[in-house]
Amino acid sequence: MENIKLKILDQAKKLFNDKGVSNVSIREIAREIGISHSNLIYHFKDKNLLLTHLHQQILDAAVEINREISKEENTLKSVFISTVKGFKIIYDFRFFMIDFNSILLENKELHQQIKEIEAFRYNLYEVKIAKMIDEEIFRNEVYKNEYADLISQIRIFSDYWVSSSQVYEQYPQSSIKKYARLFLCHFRPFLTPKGHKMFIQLLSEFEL
Amino acid sequence: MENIKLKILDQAKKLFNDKGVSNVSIREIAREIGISHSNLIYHFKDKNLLLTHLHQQILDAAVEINREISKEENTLKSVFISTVKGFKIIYDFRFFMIDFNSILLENKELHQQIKEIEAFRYNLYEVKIAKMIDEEIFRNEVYKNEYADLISQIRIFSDYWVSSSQVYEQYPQSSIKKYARLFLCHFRPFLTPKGHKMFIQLLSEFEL
DNA sequence: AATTTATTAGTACATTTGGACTAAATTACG
DNA sequence: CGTAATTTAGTCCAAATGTACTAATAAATT
Repeated sequence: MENIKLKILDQAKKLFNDKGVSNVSIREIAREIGISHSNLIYHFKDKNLLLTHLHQQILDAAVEINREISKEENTLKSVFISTVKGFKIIYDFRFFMIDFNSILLENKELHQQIKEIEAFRYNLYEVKIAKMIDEEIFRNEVYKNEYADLISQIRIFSDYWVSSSQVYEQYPQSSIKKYARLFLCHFRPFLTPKGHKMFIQLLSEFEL
Repeated sequence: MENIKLKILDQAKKLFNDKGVSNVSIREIAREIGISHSNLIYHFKDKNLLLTHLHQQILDAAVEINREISKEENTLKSVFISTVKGFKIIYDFRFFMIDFNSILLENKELHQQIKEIEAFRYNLYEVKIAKMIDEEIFRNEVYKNEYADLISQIRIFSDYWVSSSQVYEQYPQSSIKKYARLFLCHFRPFLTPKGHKMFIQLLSEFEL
């Protein structure tokens, strides 16, 4: 991608993070990087297109994480890695989750895409947990659909921790690790003694 | 409060829920109820004031719930009651949680107030859990601050489940119970056998 | 009844925004 | 070198919004 397009996307991201998507106009983005608004429109015809491209950057980063952890044979550790790295990305693009609903309200294709990604993500956790039950890191379900519930719960946490941190934390940036730990602790009650030992080991390894 | 003010607040709530706070103008609210926009401004000088009043309605409803459950001597049941009733209120005022961050970004006093309420809410859960540990409904902590983590986790869930439901559910209204159940299931791994029996009994009692 | 106060509506204005259109400048390339 | 495509900037327009101001009407008070 040409330099100018990246420059526009970077500035858009910065302004969206600072002021919220709806409070930033095409004109303001253009002004900030010193080009005319018609020029910006030439590259991205509207805000939705900017958002679509920025979302693509998020997806690319997510794919890269999945690629990295596919080499990790320790399943629990792979969850730690993807959490820590994923949470950094979410913070970097926090405007996207903070304005999640209004963005999707105005971009139906993106909304559809998000739903598909969610199904994929659900499946990912399902597989990982099944594997870890097999490895006797996680215990078996004590009631039906217990892990289905867990996955639904952590979906909301991972989607909205960054919004919550903006509201309640004085320095949201420095609380990324705090929320990553809080996320991972969702799994803690389901660990076998063996799994719990690994978990504690990983907590200190990742400095959480 | 006079009829006209309530009418304005009701219409504002409806439009905010439907279109998102930032997509609704003072003029549109006035138009919908057939008064002039200057008239609306006479009653509420800007959108922030509308939001402050609507938030007060939420608080009043929350206080009413707390008053009701204070009579309930079964602690776990009181949690069920406040969850089911509270989730209905959140749905009724869903715009508030969906646009939580942008609302608080533009209303510093409200932001401050929300932080204080959060501290109060944290304390409430702390007390309830301590009581239920005492009643041998909840088990003791197996690691330090385990319940502090739990309370932080459920805070995010209860703040953002309605946002998530708007994104992923076809009929958000009919999924209120689903999310109430999902919320309550956060407590499930921490229940004693006795507590678990009560929990299952309450699930069916509340049709969750 | 007279006067004050509360409520409602109308108008005018400056600003912002997205979008269309044109034209100039730069780059690519045959 | 010259031509076409790409990139950039400037201008104009219509719609929407918040805000201020004025005037009219209704309600309350003395």
